[in-house]
Amino acid sequence: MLQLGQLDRTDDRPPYRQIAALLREAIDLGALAPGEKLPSETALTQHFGVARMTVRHAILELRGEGLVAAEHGRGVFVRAMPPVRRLASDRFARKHRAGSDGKAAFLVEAEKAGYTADVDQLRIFRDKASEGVAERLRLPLGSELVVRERRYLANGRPIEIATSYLPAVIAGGTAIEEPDPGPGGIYARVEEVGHQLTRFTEEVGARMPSPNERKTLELGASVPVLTVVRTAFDAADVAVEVCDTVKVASAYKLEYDFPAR
Amino acid sequence: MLQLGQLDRTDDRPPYRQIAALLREAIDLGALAPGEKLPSETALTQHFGVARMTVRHAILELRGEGLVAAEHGRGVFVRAMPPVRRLASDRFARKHRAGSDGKAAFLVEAEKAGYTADVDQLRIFRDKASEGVAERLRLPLGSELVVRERRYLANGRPIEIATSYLPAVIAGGTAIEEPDPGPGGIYARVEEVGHQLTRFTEEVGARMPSPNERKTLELGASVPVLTVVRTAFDAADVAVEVCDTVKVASAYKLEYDFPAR
DNA sequence: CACGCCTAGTCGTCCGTACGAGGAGCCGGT
DNA sequence: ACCGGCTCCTCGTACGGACGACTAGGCGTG
Repeated sequence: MLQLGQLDRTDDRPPYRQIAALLREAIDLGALAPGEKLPSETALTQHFGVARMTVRHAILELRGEGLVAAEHGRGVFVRAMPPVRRLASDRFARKHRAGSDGKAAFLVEAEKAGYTADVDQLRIFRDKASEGVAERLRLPLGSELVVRERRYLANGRPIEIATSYLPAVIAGGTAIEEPDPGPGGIYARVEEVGHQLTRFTEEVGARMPSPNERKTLELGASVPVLTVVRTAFDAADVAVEVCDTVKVASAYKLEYDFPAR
Repeated sequence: MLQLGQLDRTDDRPPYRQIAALLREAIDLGALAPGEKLPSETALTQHFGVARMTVRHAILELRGEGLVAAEHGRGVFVRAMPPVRRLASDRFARKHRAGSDGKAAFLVEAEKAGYTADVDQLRIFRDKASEGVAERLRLPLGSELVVRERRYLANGRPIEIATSYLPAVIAGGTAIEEPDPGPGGIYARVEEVGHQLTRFTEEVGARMPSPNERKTLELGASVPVLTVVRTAFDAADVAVEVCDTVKVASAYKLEYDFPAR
């Protein structure tokens, strides 16, 4: 049974922060393991001799930090931290596509780093180009696009949402419109139809997630996301794909290497 | 005077979310301009006919999104968004150092983009290399370093903290140890002592700021920061500088360009 | 044995109240 | 004119009570 300390009335921190600190400590020290259930709000209320709202306030703070997640009707549970993925800027090098037996790059990388990887919530559909996408693909507003949405998971926890936009004139009718795009992924298919990829640009930002993203990525209240918008160019410097990704910030480190010129 | 809608009791969203949505809308539409004060909690309580805790809950949500900031004893204010700086990966190209009349790159860029820029809280001192820095500079732990800390401001608002670490054997005794490193900045000085810069690596991440960073960057409760750790290499592939920066996420977009190989 | 119902436990939301602490402005004393 | 205190308004924190919604597990019925 978990042993927690008591409030210190001489401490100048308000009780709810002290309670949050005690729980945080228990989590950091492993007294509360990932996946484990915290004492119920009622139990904490009695233990500390405070009102339920005070306990809730403390738990709200931990939820905000992404340390715990509440499940309605079940309890509050310690969240497992996803492993950190380091994304080097050569991750789309052709060599990585070659030897991977047709497995998606994400799965290969997971295997090496020792975590299980999954892709789900795959949606493929046609849509008209919005302003941002049209501009990056250098297409007229409203051009026909093939859109691939998917969610990536590591150790069963969602860590990234990705949406790819490709001009329908390039991707239409290819395996890119199939749930399984085949060996080497969609970039291999793009190259097969005559667009050899030569360079990428990425725009990186960070912000708080929208309520929708928060839900899809199963995020706490104040866990930020990294946004990466990648544009792929072929040998003729034609933009062939825009990939908009929203990543759980705590699960990623991006690495770039560039010359001083 | 601000006109807000009323609650819709048939709406299945809870009242506090509806109130948050109404306020968010007012901010998005500009009915509540940046810097402007929201109606007080008491006023909102009366307007919507709910308890104060319900209004507070709504405002807490907006604070979580970084849209507003509460100031104890004054009120709740719409946060002003600092101008967005786009940092391209060629921003350290030598050409940018050449024509700038000795002005720091940051100031030149600000002039072009139409905002005022300042640098303050400059601190220069010697220190021993910590683990992370020593590893990146490929030096023994505890090696002597020249450290330059500074804070960048745009339109008077702090947007970035930067700390540069250079081996004392390279930077010691040069203008790098002076408050004003001279035309072209510290990279020009590094090249003058025989280390021509050839490439950089950057590691990008995002997280919530520490209380200290929150204070220095004058951030609200839940505004994330971008962390960029840049390492500069010379022609002999010797690491000559590590620059650790913490940037207000909403003020930055990082741009990278890399080949597919 | 399978299924649905019921109940206890849990979190989500909301009410009303109370006091403390920080900020700003009025206002009188000096 | 200056300064200090007072008061009012603001947000921060806390109390206790109430009901709703969701989950899980026991229990009875078919």
